[in-house]
Amino acid sequence: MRLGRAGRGVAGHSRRSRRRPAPATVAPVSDAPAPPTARGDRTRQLILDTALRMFRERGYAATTMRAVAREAGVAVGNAYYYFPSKEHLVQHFYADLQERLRAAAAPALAAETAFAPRLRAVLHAGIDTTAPYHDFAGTFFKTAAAPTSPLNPFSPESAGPRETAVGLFRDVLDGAAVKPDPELRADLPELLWLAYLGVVLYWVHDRSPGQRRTRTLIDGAVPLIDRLVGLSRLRVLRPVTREVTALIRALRA
Amino acid sequence: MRLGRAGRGVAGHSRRSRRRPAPATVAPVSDAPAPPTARGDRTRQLILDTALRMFRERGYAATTMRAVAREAGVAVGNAYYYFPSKEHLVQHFYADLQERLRAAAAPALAAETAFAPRLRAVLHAGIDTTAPYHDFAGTFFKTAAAPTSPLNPFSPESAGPRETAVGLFRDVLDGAAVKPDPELRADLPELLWLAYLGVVLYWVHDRSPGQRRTRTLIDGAVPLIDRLVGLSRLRVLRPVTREVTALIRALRA
DNA sequence: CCTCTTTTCTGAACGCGTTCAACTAAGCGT
DNA sequence: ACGCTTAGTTGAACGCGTTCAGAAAAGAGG
Repeated sequence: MRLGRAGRGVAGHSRRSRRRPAPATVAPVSDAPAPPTARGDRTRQLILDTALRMFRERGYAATTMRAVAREAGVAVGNAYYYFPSKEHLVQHFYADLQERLRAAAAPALAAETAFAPRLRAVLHAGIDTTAPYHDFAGTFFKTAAAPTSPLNPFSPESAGPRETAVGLFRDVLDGAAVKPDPELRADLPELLWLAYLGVVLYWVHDRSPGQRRTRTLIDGAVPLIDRLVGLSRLRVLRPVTREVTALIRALRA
Repeated sequence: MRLGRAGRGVAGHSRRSRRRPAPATVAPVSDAPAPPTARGDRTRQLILDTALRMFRERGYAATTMRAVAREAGVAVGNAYYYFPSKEHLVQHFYADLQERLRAAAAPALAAETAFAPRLRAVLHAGIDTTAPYHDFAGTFFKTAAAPTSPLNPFSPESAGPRETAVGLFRDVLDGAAVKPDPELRADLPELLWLAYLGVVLYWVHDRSPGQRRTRTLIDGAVPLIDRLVGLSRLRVLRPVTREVTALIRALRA
């Protein structure tokens, strides 16, 4: 019989202290070609690869921690030795996707010079890349929305992917011949990323075949954003623009 | 030993067929004052009241279905006879809150006639009413974000509360001396409700003491919205306004 | 070779939301 | 009274994510 402190099941938030150190990118000094990676690194990678493959093939719900462990040939506790939670495993899946989004958007960004087509290409690339995982996204979106989740786009753990994404929209602007209000200019990449989150929000709930409605949203919203950005220099809109920039600066954590 | 089809645990989406009919609001014809409610109705109410009280007192996570059943003096299966899932129980909590929001906003709506203060009062009332449940909201927000959840604000099950909320913003406009673009006017209540969802989204993630930042957001965003609504009739903005209304009409499911 | 520490790994146990076969209580026609 | 149908109720069982005491493997020092 178990006598220690009772487990907390699904509600657990605290993280345990007995934890493997952050994965070293390089091996310690050693000239023998022998094991290219330490044992732990190999196990960690095995578990991660197995999980990502299963996420792709079976979706979120069917990829249980037990199934991942069984498929990888380890005990379930071993998976938790390397990854604090299932969500952390999903985070790697998410990072993978973002990498592919960047790659998918690259050709269009190299070819186009106007703002609207550049923005449109990136947004459509986002949908193209994630389309195969629409159902997956629906299930996992809920955990990403929780304020305490590491998957939350605003969380510290997501800082890396977030800055990658914001950087993508910075590229969209940098390569474009567009002249927004200079005060707005600095915050615009982040605002475009927020708009992108809005598109994702709509996409996740979009049940139309092939998520056609989301394409409609993008094609309708891009010219609007384009026009608003151009209009931001207009005298009547100046105070509005100024208020917007002042507000988002006050709200940034 | 159990031999039937294995349970599906937390991933369950299908709803069973053996289900109690929708609760009749009135009792069948009967002149005896006898039992004011049928046995089933009393049990249902007992479970619901117990659950709502526990949500208030202990929060979402600590209010387990077993605990609710124990506190109400019934078996856990009995709770599931009346409510398909824990989320459906939460939905009643949510409806309760919305009722209180409406009541909290009423005095200000009766006193004010200008658009901005009316909108501001409703948004602040929303924060005031839900403030005691900020932690609760954080935990339960994640399930509300799932596209398949009945708690999702866009779901058919939420149609009632949603229309109540949109109606509140219709009141805000109806009683105000404001003249937006007539094409925009019809969609404006829904747009204001969307803005309110944005405020809630920010509020849920707002960790500042007393959620002061959310107050800042409201006080900053309301004059902006006010100005934009007033500006929507401006000639330069007409095409933009028209595009906005056309787009949101195309996107409505 | 033997000890001692650190890293890696194991699997039973926990509490959760949910399901379901079986039981009891109530209503109803005869 | 009696069977018969329906409404209401029970609680053990399921699979899930997660935890943890301890076993096994790998190094380190002699």
